[in-house]
Amino acid sequence: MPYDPSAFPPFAVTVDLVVLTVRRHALCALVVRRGEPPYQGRWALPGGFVRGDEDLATAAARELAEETGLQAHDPDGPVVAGDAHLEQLATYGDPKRDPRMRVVSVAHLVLAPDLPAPRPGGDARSVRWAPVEDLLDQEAGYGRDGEQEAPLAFDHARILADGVERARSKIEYSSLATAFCPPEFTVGELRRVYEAVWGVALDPRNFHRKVTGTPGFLVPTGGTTTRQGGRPAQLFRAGGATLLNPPMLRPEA
Amino acid sequence: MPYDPSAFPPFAVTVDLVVLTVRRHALCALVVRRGEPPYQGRWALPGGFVRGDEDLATAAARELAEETGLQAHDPDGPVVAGDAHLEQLATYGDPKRDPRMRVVSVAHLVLAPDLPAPRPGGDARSVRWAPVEDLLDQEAGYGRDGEQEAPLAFDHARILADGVERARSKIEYSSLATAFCPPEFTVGELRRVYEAVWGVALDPRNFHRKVTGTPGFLVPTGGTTTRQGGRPAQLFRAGGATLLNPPMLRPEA
DNA sequence: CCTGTTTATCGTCAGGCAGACGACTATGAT
DNA sequence: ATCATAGTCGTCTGCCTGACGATAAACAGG
Repeated sequence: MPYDPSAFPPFAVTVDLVVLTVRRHALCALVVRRGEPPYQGRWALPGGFVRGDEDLATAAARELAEETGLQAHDPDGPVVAGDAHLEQLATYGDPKRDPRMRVVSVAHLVLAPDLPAPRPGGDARSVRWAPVEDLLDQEAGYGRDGEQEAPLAFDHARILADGVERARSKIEYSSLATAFCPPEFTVGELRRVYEAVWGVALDPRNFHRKVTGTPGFLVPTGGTTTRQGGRPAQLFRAGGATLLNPPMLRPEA
Repeated sequence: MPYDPSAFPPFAVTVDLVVLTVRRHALCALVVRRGEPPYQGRWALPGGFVRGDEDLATAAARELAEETGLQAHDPDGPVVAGDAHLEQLATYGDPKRDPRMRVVSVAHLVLAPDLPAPRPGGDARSVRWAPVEDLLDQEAGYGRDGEQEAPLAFDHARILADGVERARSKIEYSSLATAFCPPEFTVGELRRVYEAVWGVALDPRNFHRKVTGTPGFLVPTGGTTTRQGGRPAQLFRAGGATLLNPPMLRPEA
């Protein structure tokens, strides 16, 4: 098997980002408006080319920083409270997925706390958070500003769906839901993350028992807050545990 | 962001295969001996270049057939008993992972029933099943034929480790363990699959209760067999269920 | 100040599932 | 016949979960 450059076809390699957060009780994804063909004017996932000397995770983190200013963990690096979680999602390489050329895209999944507002990155494309429900609903009607929602560009609806499903299943058996929370958070805020990501209502009492009873999941900071109204709630930080055992199963039905 | 070909670096894209099976109570992976530098003479995962007009999964299935003659499911296609399961694992793109050029490899995971014997593929490289324990053990001593085991070529030890971990966790909450079994199998054979993949001993009685009590996991064929010795055991086929709820948690410790 | 609303937190109870393990069954080997 | 091997059915106990009652601590409005 000679590695003669003429023996294999050249590919372009990109990273695409599924950046998820929870805003106003809804799971939202970051999308950018395309400024040029193909799919001009349509929404797409942020992303870009991998540079010649750059690792895939590095490229994803760079694109993330360029688009949002977010710092991401290196996937194998230390977990820093408040930083975004980044992991590789999957790779999409259908020969026809980009009409112009053969592009293989390594999608990455980012889970971020609610951000003040996405600041457009280096270039002037518009950027916004959109509820994933709207983005994935084919029939979907109209956006908040009355504008018709067209499906995402390229195969990005599929990529987004895969990312959402990964997030939904991963918070079951890991402590990743805390990546959607600010550095300090209450049990109720964490519960609202689960409710938004899964789209279900959870019993506050059973949820409280479960998460506070799982060793290493939450560590109390000692402080309290009333930012959610009602009785003051204890503040917690994410504990060291990454795997929940037993897992936090989502209700069936 | 112009898609001018000079604006991005060209990559070679390959697929690498982590092909796992259970032989003689041990989880084994398919490895091929490299016939040329770099890593000449070392064992490596099977794989090859993705063709210019070929999807990633198609390329993986083609390489699998070339190396082993195995038919694999299309990842989204129907499940056929006895065929191998194929799914995308992860993508590896460290700039230095191949000393010759920039290669991005999309690794795939294949779970196959025990095969008669690997028949070398189109080319004359030697192919064999090796216990993953031997392949991953850095310290590892000597192979069956007294030959010193060197680490796998490239970053294949890492890829193999990721594939094994995926298989270990995936049989917990899916019915994928049946992919390691022949079309018809007994509860005991399925249990030995779990024991080999997890490297633990399971209680035959509790295991039997669990798997026969999970709806859709196993369907009895009516036949029995004594190929394992002892009392005749009922034969089953894999049922339609793909997700096990509740999951089959592996013992901790 | 009192009352209603909201959110947090603790407790109770019944059902289900899993681990530990006893008992019995049906084959082949000696 | 006896043993060894594997399979299958039960029992019991403890843990976890879902359903839900009750109390606590804040705020808003009269």
